[in-house]
Amino acid sequence: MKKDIDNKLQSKNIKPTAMRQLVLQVLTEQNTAINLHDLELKFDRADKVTLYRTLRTFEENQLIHRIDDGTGAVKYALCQEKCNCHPEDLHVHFLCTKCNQTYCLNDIPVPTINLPNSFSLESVNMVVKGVCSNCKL
Amino acid sequence: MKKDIDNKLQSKNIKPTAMRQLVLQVLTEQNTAINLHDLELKFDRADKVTLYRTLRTFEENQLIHRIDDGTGAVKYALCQEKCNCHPEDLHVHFLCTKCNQTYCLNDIPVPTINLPNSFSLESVNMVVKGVCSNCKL
DNA sequence: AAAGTTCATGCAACCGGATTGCAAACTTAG
DNA sequence: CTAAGTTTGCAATCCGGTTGCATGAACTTT
Ligand SMILES: [Mn+2]
Ligand SMILES: [Mn+2]
Ligand SMILES: [Zn+2]
Ligand SMILES: [Zn+2]
Repeated sequence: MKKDIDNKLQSKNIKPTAMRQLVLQVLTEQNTAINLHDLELKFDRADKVTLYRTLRTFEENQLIHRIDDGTGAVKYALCQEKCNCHPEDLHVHFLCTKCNQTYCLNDIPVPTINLPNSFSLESVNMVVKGVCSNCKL
Repeated sequence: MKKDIDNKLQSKNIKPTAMRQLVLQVLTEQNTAINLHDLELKFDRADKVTLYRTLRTFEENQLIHRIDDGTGAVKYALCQEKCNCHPEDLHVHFLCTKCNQTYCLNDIPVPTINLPNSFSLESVNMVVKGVCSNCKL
């Protein structure tokens, strides 16, 4: 619903322009992460740079998080409600090698690692590759 | 030692050309992963494409493994003796946010993940970011 | 040894994703 | 309304990775 979209933007201190509403709409309907190119395809006529900057704004304001799954193009997905993109909020991502879709495994937290002495931890990127349930059929 | 280099190449079925000897030399002396650009800088006069293809050959023959640490350029490091680049051989990598060096944490295996039902696992990429012991001083 | 085959190298060009510069359009405050 | 700030669109650029092609070295066959 339109109001929800606007509220979400407002709550993250993002001015709800037309473009941003549309992009957030798409991201909300999406259940896998999406990259800039594929986002562009969701619109008949939209400037890639504007989409790029929209995503950047969303990311800066922690509405979405970036996922580098090694496919070459960075993907984005909505953050969870409570997420602050801190190390403890991090979850595992899954890249399907058949359909190339990337899933947020929101309820699988990144396992803790015992780093060697005098290495300190800031964040973790964990991407699991395999075949997703859709492609398993 | 020169002989060791050649033997290593031979053992992986890689013809020991001059270039390959030199590159393997550099990789052996290195204790962090290196990307194509930095490898190029290690030589006064070397063609980037040749280095690129040398790395590719090394990777194909499992002499080295690629590390995508999210810095934009793929890094490479020597494989362990017994490594066959199978899922069970995978280890964690560490990227220092200060010096940008990437370390192979060879004795930290990638933790096992309980994937959702009907997702199958092929491989895992786990990169930990933080500050390395060198930069901690 | 000459000719033929295979593989490695060097150079130029291309590709695709990410990013920047800049001016026009729009929004908001006074 | 006007001025200042923000967002948008278009063109251009950057940068890592990759390919095509011609030359050169090494190895085989006759
Ligand atoms: Mn996610
Ligand atoms: Mn490694
Ligand atoms: Zn799939
Ligand atoms: Zn460091």
